[in-house]
Amino acid sequence: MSKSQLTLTPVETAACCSPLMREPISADQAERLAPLLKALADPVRLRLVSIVAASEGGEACVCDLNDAFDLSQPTISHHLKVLHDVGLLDRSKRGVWVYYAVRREVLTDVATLIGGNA
Amino acid sequence: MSKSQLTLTPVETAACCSPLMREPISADQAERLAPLLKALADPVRLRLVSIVAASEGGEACVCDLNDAFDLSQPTISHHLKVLHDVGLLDRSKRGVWVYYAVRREVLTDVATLIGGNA
DNA sequence: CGTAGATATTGATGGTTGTCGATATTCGAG
DNA sequence: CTCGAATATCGACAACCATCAATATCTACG
Repeated sequence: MSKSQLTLTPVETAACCSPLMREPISADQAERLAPLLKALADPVRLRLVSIVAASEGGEACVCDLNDAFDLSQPTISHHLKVLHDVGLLDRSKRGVWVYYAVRREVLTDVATLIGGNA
Repeated sequence: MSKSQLTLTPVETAACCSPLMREPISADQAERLAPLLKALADPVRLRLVSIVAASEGGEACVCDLNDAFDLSQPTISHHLKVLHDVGLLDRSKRGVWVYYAVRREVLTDVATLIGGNA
């Protein structure tokens, strides 16, 4: 099951609609979900997540990510930090290189909360 | 099917994972998806969407929404406009009152793109 | 018509964010 | 140990955003 902190109860995941559509979410839940959406709500970060998720082995080296964009290296590093800080990306250093991997459960939890399986 | 502009192809919707996780999304697709996520990436707007979606008849009067928050009326009006401009909320005026309704297809499309049915 | 209530718009303000160049850090190679 | 390459951090700046008070707009009702 999910390891994220969005607290999907069994009742919620089994219901017909997403929690968000079934009953008003609490202010607390909104405060917890919003930062994740904020982290995703940027074209560059969306593509970063997508590139990493679609990579062989589910992870990608920062060196490759830098080449995929027409942005400075610090900017990419910044976006990766935002995604990492919010728990969407795992980070692992191997030698001089850093690899990021998408935490799929977090992503699917967000999706389920927003409009899941409806 | 969906009437939103996110262009989910049949291939994508039928696949095992969300498009975002299966292959790198295009810059164009990212630019189209990001504004929707941005609109949702605010605690107040998340609750607004949730309250409206969970209301009887799938719509809610602005007068009720104002009471649900500890914010000024213009602020609520602003958030509703953001959600409406991005196509997440439908707006219908009936007499002096204005009712907003959630466009569920848009919401579920976003969810499917992000991490749908995985 | 004119007034009252519901909603939207405007203008201002403090806070946040995306981006960059410069610099720091970290690590393997020699 | 030193050098070079990979990544992160810092400081700055312009653009954007959430919020409010004040005001405008719209509509039903006398």
